[in-house]
Amino acid sequence: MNTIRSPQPPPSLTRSVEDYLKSVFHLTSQGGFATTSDIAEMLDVAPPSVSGMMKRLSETGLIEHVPYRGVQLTPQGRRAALQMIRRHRILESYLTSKLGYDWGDVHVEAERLEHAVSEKLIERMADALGEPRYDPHGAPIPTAAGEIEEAELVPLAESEVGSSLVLQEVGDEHPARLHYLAEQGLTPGVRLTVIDRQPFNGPTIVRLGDGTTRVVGQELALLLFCRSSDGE
Amino acid sequence: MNTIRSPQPPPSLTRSVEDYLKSVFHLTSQGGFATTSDIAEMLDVAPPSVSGMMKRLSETGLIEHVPYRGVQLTPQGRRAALQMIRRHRILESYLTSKLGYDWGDVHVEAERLEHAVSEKLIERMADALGEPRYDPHGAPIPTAAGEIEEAELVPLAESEVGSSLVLQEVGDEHPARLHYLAEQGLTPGVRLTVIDRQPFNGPTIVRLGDGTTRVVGQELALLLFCRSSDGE
DNA sequence: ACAGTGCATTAGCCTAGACTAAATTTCAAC
DNA sequence: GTTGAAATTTAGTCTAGGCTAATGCACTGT
Ligand SMILES: [Mn+2]
Ligand SMILES: [Mn+2]
Ligand SMILES: [Mn+2]
Ligand SMILES: [Mn+2]
Repeated sequence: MNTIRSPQPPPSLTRSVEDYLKSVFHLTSQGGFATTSDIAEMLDVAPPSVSGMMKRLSETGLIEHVPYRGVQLTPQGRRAALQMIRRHRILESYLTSKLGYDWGDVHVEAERLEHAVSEKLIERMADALGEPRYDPHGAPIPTAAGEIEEAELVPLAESEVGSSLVLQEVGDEHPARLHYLAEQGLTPGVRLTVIDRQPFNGPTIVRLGDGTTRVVGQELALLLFCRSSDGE
Repeated sequence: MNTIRSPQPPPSLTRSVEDYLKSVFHLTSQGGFATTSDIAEMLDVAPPSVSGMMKRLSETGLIEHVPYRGVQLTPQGRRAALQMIRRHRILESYLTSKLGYDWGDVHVEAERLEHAVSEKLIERMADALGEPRYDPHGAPIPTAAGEIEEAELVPLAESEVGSSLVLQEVGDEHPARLHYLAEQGLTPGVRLTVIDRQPFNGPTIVRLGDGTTRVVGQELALLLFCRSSDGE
């Protein structure tokens, strides 16, 4: 018979699949492959679970798997990943702006909600917020069409002593660290000058826009992604 | 060793379990048992799936199962069910009030979100709304402590001809019906007088507060839950 | 060239939660 | 009381997505 199929109703991805796709996206954002063990660590599952999932995902055409090398997203997988990232970041923005959430608490909430919200709800939230371009941690929000801004950012921990920077984006997964950073005034948009750095993975010392200084240990300085502001 | 266990971290119910508990709650709200086939129909699963789940739920102490008779919620199951119903109804209220959702569309959205939101998010939404007591369909919202208002309502289809009623609550699961009812001005709070009813499951004729009349077919009249307003 | 090591994969098992088909129980009707 | 229909449960199967233990591959160093 070989009946012509009507345009398949989108099979709706599971929560697990959606989180795997996001992980692959993040791990390949600098190009290259995402490895089994990196994905396993990011999602806190055992490596064989990843192998199993990668097999299923490549059968459904969401990723390309090169055995023993790693995986990359197909265009279809990338679209799905960017959609999830848009959901996540719009949710974080909405919770922060409209429901008084602390920026340290939104990530964990968004991590669950992103799998349950409809496209329609996300667009209503985006609309209520005025189509925000960045989430509360400074990460760019993909458009509904699946475009995302790519910036070259350097972690403060790896910045050049003497450079003038703008803090652009902060790693969003650690509530306690975020809480502390906010107290220190280290939030996206702040200007800073790198005064010094201690050796042996020591702290970075910065001067803020208001003239005060901060001593930032390496662990935190690795979470602070900056762009150069020399030309400004 | 027999170590003393600290107060078990709540095992966090699955989406399925949460929906089964809600079904049992609704089916037993008039007392008695929820039957396997009623639950199966309400959740659109096969009866053996229900039997299987009922077994698991009675093992975890959420329901009491009398074989071949049906099930009832334990106090623990009832608490969990009421918590889900609170979440569902707060979500419906929030989507309607704050994000411009049509009252016909909120149910399906809430049906998914109720399993993903945290207690904290629900309470923030409730707070933003001013602790609403009824959802957009007129259903009472349980308190955070697990209290729910119980009213004796009669479906318009079974009301007495000649009586004066207030439309209190409308079945919330059918977007198209809800859309139509809103057009007809048949929304919670409206006063109506039952003028007549045609025989053989025919329509009920009502006069609204503004003097206009409506002819309501039985299928819809079964969704309109009213309380008497004779004394007012 | 080859041994060793570390990562990746396979093999095999488990649970939740669906399903269908078969067996069992209940209950109403005779 | 027996019988038959309807509801319920059991038996057996399936998929998704985890896990551990065992095996296989690839690169590094000699
Ligand atoms: Mn986040
Ligand atoms: Mn997630
Ligand atoms: Mn509802
Ligand atoms: Mn639900």
